[in-house]
Amino acid sequence: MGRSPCCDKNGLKKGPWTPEEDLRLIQHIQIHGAGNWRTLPKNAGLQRCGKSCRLRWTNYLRPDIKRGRFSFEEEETIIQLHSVLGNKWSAIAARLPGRTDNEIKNYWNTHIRKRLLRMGIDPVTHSPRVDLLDLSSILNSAQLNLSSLLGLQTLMNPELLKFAATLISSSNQENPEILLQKLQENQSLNAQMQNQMTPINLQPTQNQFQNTPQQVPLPVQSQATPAQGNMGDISMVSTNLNGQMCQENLIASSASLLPSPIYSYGMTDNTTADLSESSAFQSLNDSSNQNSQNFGFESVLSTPLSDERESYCSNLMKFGIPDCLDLDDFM
DNA sequence: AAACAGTGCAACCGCTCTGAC
DNA sequence: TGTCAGAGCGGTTGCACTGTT
Repeated sequence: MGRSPCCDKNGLKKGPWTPEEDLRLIQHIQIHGAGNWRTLPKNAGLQRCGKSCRLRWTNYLRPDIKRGRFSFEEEETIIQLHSVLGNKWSAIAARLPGRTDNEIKNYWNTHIRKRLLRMGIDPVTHSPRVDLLDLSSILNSAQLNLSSLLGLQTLMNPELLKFAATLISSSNQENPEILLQKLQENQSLNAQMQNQMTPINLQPTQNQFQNTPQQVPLPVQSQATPAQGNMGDISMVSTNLNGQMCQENLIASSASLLPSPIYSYGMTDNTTADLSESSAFQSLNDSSNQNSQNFGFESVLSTPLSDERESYCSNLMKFGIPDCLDLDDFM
């Protein structure tokens, strides 16, 4: 508190580290171990302050550091953890092996944060920014269908919506650790739900998610999302054809109305392309064609491949209004 | 081809917090 | 209880790279 910084002395070097400095630091730590940073520079023959040495070691030279681009799974994990932990970069980094808090922070500020803002999502609360939504375009694009709306209403589970609302509010107020615990508790439940999801089976086959080694293309944290649990609930209540249509729309709509865990759907554009061609979704598309214009997963998922992650996220976050939703009734 | 603007990232700064002594 | 070192965080800077004009 009020302590002068360790590196305000003159004569200490700043700026980028040279390979020679890196080598000296690495060799010294290999022999003496990390720690005692105040005396380390002198002992290692470095014209650096201890803090600079510590940062250089922890953020760059540590042997377990993973360099290079963040993978899709890593980015997804960061978003989810940030929604729970906030700007606790070290806590997030602790759950991302090989990544440092500084690296994650930089990546968040330069990539994810901007992307969320472009998508109309508040990067702090992870909630859609309603003030940025273009309601008029949404209303104009919606087609009215009262009978379908009735079908949708039968799908709406009040308890489910209540739970979602609770999560949304609690995510902004509760202790992050408690929320994290809740997410973890939901993990097993969600796995069960995914297995039970019929007839619309959202569980992909191995070759549908070629980018990820897991059958379920989500990192562990991704599965532990209440939103996914909700989607599982929603997807299991429908039985009739019309219901199926509304069901997929509802899933997409629910995704867009829920906070951060919705990112956990884990679909790259590669995967979405495969999904749209899969038999399960094909049947849905066929059925929807019988009734009205195509809406649902195909419209939600089929996007250009310019930026795979952004397009995937932005599509999930689009406030798609199902054809079966009669907006006039809400006006 | 050159100038300029935008972007990404490593590194730093200043501060607070925590735990050991 | 006070001091100190280390850790952590938010914000910022400087530079290299890339895209645009």
